[in-house]
Amino acid sequence: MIKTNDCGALRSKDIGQRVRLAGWVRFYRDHGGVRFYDLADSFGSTQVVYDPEAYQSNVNVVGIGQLLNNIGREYVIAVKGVVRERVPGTEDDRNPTGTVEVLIDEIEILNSSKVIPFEIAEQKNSTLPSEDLRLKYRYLDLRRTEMAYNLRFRHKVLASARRYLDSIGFIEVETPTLTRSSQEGARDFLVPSRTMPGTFYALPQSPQLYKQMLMVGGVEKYFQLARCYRDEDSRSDRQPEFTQLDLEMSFVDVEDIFRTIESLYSHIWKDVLGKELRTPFPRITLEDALNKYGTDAPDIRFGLELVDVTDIVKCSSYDIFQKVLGKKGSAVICVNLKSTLVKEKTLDANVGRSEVDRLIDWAKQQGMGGLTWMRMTDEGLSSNIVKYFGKEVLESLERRTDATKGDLLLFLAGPRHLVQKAGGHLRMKLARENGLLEGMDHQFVWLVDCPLFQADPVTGKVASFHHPFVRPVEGDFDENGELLSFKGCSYDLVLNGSEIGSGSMRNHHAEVQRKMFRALGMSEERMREEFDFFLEALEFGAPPHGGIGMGMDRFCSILLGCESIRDVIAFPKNKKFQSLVDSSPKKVDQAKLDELQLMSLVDEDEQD
RNA sequence: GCCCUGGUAGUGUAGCGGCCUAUCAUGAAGCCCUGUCGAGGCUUCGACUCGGGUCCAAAUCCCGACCAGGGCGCCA
Repeated sequence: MIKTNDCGALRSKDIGQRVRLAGWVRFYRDHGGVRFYDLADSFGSTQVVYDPEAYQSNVNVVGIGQLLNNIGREYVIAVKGVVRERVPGTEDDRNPTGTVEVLIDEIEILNSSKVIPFEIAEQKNSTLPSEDLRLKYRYLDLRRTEMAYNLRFRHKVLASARRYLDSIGFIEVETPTLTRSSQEGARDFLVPSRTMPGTFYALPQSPQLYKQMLMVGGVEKYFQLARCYRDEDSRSDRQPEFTQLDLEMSFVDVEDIFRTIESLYSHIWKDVLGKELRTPFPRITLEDALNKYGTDAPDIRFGLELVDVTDIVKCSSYDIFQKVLGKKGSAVICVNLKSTLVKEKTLDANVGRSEVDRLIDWAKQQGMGGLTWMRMTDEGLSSNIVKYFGKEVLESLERRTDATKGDLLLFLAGPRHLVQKAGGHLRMKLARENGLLEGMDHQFVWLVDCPLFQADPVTGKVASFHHPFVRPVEGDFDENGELLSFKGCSYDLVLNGSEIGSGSMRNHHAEVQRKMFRALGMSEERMREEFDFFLEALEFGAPPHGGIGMGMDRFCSILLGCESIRDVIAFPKNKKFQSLVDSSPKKVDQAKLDELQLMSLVDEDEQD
């Protein structure tokens, strides 16, 4: 090793030792005579000193000084020297190595560095450069303390998961990344085949069918840190390629899977955060989640629950509500922003109007017609529109929403699913703006009791709620019955309002699986074409099985409080799915296309 | 496909019709400095994304492109 210690390692107990350190020159301070260098690696930084008056006669003082004259920030150097105590009063208590320093008596410049395009070192008032610059020079971005920490954190989470799953008998099995395309699900990334021109592999959206076939193969307890690929537009928590902790078990029921997962996260909690995690996780039905939180991924750490007041306000003469409620499937929901939750108290109905106006603008941006409000006062509910509401209606509202003095009631009206969705966003917005999430512990919740099918809102066609492999709650279903009424044995794992996992018990009877496909409107021909191999696998004694896939990028970014999952991925892609560090995707030589017998339809002039 | 926000020295920003030959910080280059730690001091360098338009006058207003981010749709 070029170094005897890491740059974050030395302490007072090491004083007198002769050490060799290597790292990057992060800062240096030249006082004309004595010079200080902060030598950093991802473990920390140590002050190394050039102090001409302190050297013994056998040290090449001039030579070291000349080498040091040539180094700049982020030069890679190795130094040898003796660890010594700092001059009393000059210790740096912000740095764990701050009581000591190394007096350089030998130095080697291992590499130079160009002038860096942005600040790597944490500095007061320094803000991050634009995302694309960070991504272009990702290797420099990764040198930053925060990113280095994130990568290590992620490693610890994954290592902990691996250790635990191994300890309870799971085995890690890799499945192919060159797979078959299927019409279901997200858009595929396609890979042309050279040996069979005109045919394509797809990159896996998840190892779903492979892991089920592993169960048929008797693996019984499988897991994998599986890279998944979906060619759908990105979000701050969505990348075209992402990592799932994928897991499947045989001879189990839902409770076994829940226990396994809860136990898994308990171990991760202990290993990585050093804390106990409360289990079992609470469960909430999809219906409750939508009604109370307006989303299938509820953040249940705070109240501000949505209250359905459709039946009450029906009896008002408020024109806007009447118009909305005239349409089928409409609803009026209310969020009570309790005065006790608000940081700056505005108990007077006339105060805080600009605040309400801001919320109204926001609601319009969300696609709502607007937002109606009332403030609870000593004289009851008050606002510009209470005159349209009878006394009894107002009193019912007070009771239903539990309104007490100073509370602000916010109403959204429109089609139920839109109102719920907007209400869910409103709830999160109010929580964020009033600091309700600050200092909160993390909270898992299982989302359960989901339907097997759902109707496409546009075409009305029946589609899977999760995917076609979900086992019906009863194990079977009547394909001539009311499809939308059946429940599936599926569940989502939600953490702090983000879906971080989704799984189910699977159909292990081929006949039920066939029925499932038929119910989804799949022809016998296509079933054969796309799933014959899989259906046949189920026919060779498939055991009952189920599992889950959990997004590790999201999980780590939530624990670390990152704005985006890009901050826990070493080389993420930008919003357009470009990798800025290596400029992919790129055009390829015509010869490569010829070999694959492919032709581009893109006009050459339109490409760069 | 759509909506929103932004684009000013290498980096982060201020300016938002004339006070702009564009602010401040950081950086880079050079000099000074023997206990700093985002060292300090002095000097120098370096920018209005592009194309139209309005106007006596545009970094600033308008239109359009391009780039980036957030969101909707999409994500079985």
